Amino acid sequence: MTPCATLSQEGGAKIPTDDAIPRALLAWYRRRRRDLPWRRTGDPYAIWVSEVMLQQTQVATVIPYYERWMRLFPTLSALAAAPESRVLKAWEGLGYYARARNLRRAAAQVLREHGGRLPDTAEALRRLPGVGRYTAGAVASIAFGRREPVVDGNVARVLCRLQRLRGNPKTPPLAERLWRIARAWLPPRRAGDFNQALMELGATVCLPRNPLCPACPLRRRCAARARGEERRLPRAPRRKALPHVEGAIGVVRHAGRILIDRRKPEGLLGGLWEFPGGKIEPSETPEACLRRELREELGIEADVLRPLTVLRHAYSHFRVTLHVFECRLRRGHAQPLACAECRWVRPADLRNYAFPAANRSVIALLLGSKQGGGITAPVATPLVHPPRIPMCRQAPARSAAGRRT
DNA sequence: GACACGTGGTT
DNA sequence: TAACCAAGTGT
Repeated sequence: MTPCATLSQEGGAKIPTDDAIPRALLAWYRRRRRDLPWRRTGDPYAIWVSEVMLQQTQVATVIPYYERWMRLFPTLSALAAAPESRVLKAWEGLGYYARARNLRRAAAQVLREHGGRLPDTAEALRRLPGVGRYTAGAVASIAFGRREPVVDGNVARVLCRLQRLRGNPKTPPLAERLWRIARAWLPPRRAGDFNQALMELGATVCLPRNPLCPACPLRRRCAARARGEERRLPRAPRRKALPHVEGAIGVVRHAGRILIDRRKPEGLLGGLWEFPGGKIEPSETPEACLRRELREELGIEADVLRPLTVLRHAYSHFRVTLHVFECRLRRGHAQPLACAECRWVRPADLRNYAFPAANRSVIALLLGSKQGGGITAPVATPLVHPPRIPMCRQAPARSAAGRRT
């Protein structure tokens, strides 16, 4: 309530502790907070789930997943008891699948070590797999009312602008400073609301490229704005271009069924199902690559019949152009030589397995081009008009006659 | 510190 | 189109 600002010395940097900023922010938040599903509950489990889903993922994307998840796994015990396949199916399409595997593992750990109640301190939460510094602070403050700060991408941007901090907020010196500021500004009570207010401001007003300063409750206290630098802060280093690889995958048919395999439990897309295939080696044709992969991974010989489509997909750290072929089993018995499991399934049963986004566009193509059985809206004819599937940009399909030079 | 780890929206 | 960004964590 002191009208004048004070300064605290922390790590050699002066941090203004004027409580006018927290107060203005909380007042703004009370009026402008969005009505989000996880803000309608006090259930620590539900809040934890929302925080994990929100890691590197936007609110609008998370909402439908969160709603469905809470119906499928309403309690921590329900999640701990669920098979991983079901958990991954519920996560399908959200990305960063280690989040789902860790959430389930952590639920089992809470059952074993904490009698089924989520720990109520940031320090204890931090020991759960998938709970880092941010998530521990978020759950501790929002679900348990603990006086713990959070710094996510939003908070970093807001603080860098308010304080006109140059440099990369992801590198330790500046990151530590941001955590100190976030802690110093924490009000005595309502830390959870304050943290959410900071993030809400970053997500709805203090936008990365085009900040809506006239709508900002802190515009008169923003050092970056005072200098007209709000659009240039914070500064992130240039991201290096993603490597590009080419791959071939096959829809292998036999006796009315299609062959799919489950990826190993860790690493990229761990535990998800996919159409078999792999990376094209230098000087190898896509067709030869696919025959080789089917031999090496599954121990089968197959005929590559025709190209189905070509699609491009961007993962977090590389891009891929995927050549998709229709194939037929020639001989051999499929075995999981380089994967966790393989299975011949009816096309209509593909919907029961968790696939990566790039594979889902292939499924849409398969089921959409047959009448009935489609999971989504009808899809254009393959090879003529590649389907416009929002999950995955389509590259021009090659004609059945041959490839372009 | 650097890199692996998905996907979709925005500009 | 391509880069950037998102309520980050684990190794």
